[in-house]
Amino acid sequence: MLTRVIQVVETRETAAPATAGELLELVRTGRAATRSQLRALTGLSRTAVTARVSALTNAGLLLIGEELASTGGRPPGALVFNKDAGVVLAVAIGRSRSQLAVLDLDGQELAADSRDHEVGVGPDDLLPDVAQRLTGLLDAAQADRGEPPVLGIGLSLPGTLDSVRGLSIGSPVMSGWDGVELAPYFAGVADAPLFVANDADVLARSELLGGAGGLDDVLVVKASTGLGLGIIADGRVLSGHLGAAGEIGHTVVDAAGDLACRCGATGCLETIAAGWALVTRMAAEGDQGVPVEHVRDLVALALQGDSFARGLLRDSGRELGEVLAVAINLLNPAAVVIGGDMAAAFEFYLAGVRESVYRRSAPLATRDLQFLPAVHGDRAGVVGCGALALDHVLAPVAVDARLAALA
Amino acid sequence: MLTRVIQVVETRETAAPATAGELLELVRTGRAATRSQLRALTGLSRTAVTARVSALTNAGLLLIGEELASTGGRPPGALVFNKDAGVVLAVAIGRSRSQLAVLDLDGQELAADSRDHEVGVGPDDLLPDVAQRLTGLLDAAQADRGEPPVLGIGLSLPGTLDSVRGLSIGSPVMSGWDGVELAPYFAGVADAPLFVANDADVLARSELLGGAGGLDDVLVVKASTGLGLGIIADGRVLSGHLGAAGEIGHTVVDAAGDLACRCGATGCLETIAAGWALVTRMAAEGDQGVPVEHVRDLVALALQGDSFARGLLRDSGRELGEVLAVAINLLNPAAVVIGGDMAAAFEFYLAGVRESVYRRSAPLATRDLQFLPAVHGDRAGVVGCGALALDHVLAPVAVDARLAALA
DNA sequence: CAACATAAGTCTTTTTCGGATCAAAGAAGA
DNA sequence: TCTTCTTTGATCCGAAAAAGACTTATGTTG
Repeated sequence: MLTRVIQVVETRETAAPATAGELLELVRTGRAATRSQLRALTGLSRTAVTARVSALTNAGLLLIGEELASTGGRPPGALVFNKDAGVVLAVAIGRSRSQLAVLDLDGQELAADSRDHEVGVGPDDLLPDVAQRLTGLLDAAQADRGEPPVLGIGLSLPGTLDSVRGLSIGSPVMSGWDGVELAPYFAGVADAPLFVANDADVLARSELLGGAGGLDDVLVVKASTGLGLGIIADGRVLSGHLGAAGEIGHTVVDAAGDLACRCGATGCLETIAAGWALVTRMAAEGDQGVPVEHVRDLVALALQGDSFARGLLRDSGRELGEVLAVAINLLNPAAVVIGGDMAAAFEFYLAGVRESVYRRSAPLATRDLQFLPAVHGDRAGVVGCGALALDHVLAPVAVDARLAALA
Repeated sequence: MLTRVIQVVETRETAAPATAGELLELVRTGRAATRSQLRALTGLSRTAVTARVSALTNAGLLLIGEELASTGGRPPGALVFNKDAGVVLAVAIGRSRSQLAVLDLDGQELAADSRDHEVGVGPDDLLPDVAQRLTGLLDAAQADRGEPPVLGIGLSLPGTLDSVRGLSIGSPVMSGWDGVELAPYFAGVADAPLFVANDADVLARSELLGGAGGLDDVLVVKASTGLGLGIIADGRVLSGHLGAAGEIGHTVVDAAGDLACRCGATGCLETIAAGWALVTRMAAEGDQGVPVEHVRDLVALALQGDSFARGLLRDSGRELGEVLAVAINLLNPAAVVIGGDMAAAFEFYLAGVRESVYRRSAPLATRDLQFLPAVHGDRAGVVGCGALALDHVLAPVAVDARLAALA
């Protein structure tokens, strides 16, 4: 008799044969580049693989590229994902800026646009304009590439969103947006599904395409005007019961005393660590000669050597680290990624974060823990929105549905 | 043109046809009780459903029960999961106690055994005895039910475990256990796979079978001699990068000052909120006439009206709540379940937890938030270990593999 | 009691799959 | 250089599986 530990290294979650959509995913993620590799990975017969690959090539999603190097016999024809089989639209809406982009199916920007708007603008004032700009970008991007269809639209907003109904349900920063259905505004742009997510979640998704690519458990900090956290656990972006997961900015911390927060409460972490709070302190206590209106100004000063600005960033990192340490003990991530405007001064900010995290976290939770800067910088919003849409429209189920509709 | 929000209400994750294992899951979880319901849920043809159901009945996993009430035509034959098609073994090892059980496939105890052991006993001293007791329990349970096969063994330990290799990798409480492969000890008991998990994770799994059954996002607190947390997010138990998720007991908190913790560090949450710390304080400051050696003694005193004990429990809840508040903001659970020995004094403990949580958490994260007592009490360990094994051996993949092996 | 509705077994047709066979294209060795 | 071997990919065919039609069983409803 032998008792064994089951090695849960199944490549597939189910015993059912792999579908065409799953094969596309294997090619798309680089795990397979030839039909034979697909056979080996899925256990499907050559006939079955051929049939599915044909369906995918007929639909234009897969291309047979040039021959690869032989491994001792006839060289295989390369399977390449056709990143031009469609496009997705990305709409990253911030407090004072909206960034738009048209992306190919690899997540590469084909056209992009960014525009500042006044703080507090409502959806009825902003979104028609956004839709119009989006149509313009789309026309420009489609013109010289054979009009690839729009497969999906990804949109991000600060605050808590209901991803099923496609609306904001609690955003202290975007007044007038709560409860407003967003999909109708994009009806004229394209006949494509709209996917919405929180700005921090979207940042996390952009990092899954970037620095934290291979990791399954990651915390992605968005340290900008506000503070947010995107949580990747077991390779999935967590949203929580009401979609409010990652809302660490409004945790009450002792160090904040009874400082008033922009959310209406007092003592929130944001009052001492968020970008808006640092800007306020800088304006009150810093060098009065230099106007600081946005965290980006403060970060620029820090990079130029302003020691007060550097101190503020380090303090902010330290305060965030106090809360982050709990998150690290709780979730045991493989990496913490720092993004948002403050990440431009990564070293200064991280120094503060590290201080608190290593002091407060359990040794095992910080063993192997990496701290990484976000890789997409200013473009993280649109890249993440694109990733959000791509994750949905290129998911095996969606691809299979697409093939079924074609036939 | 119409832009729509995709309603992600897919019953299935894939477009591939449902396998027999998936059908069994639908029956087992009560979502289907007749072949027609399986047809409706899966989209499979009647022939396909019949074939899979036959395979399951032939394997003994499914039974055709008596006829159900007609819905206007011929009454359907009920499909019932055969909970006696096998058994699983549960081994919950604690610091000072090991609980064993034989469970049917519904998670019902058929035989159980609990024995105290000295603190600090090593695996070589404890496990052979455990294996022997387990064999005895198994013989007794199998005798009068036609010798159902052992499908799996679930084992829990305090600390951090490597579930792939099946060993402890960091348990300050169980010295001598780290790095010791556990499966070999059970080779003589049954030819079945061993699944290992942390005691808090196992508690969380037991609650998924109980009070938190329908919920997808739950925090399960284990407040006993030590402090632990099991995290259920999107219906899955999170374990983190190294398996250390939920280790909140050794978060450094200011209120703990530089009190020495049993883990070797200072200032851990456990030093002011764990059962062992309360017992120490009770012994030093409480009524000297009553010997308090274990949290259970302290809880018993609280329930009898001892105000010092009640105060300690409430204080402990308050301290835990400080950290729990961050966890709640972070993960936005639908419910927090309180388990472990202290949960026997649920009301006193919860009062403290509530105080901190409501003071520190963001309003949206605590909207709808329920606090529930763990339902399995003293039996949570073995129930959870059983659930751990059942989750694996009754998973669709495993069932499909079983059917394939049979044929 | 007849008409109808639902369930489930049986049979036939269609689809899909896997293996065999064969052709293509290069590598390895004589 | 030529032959043999290996790998890839296309085609064909038989086996298996699934879907649909038909039939039988057993209730409810009027």
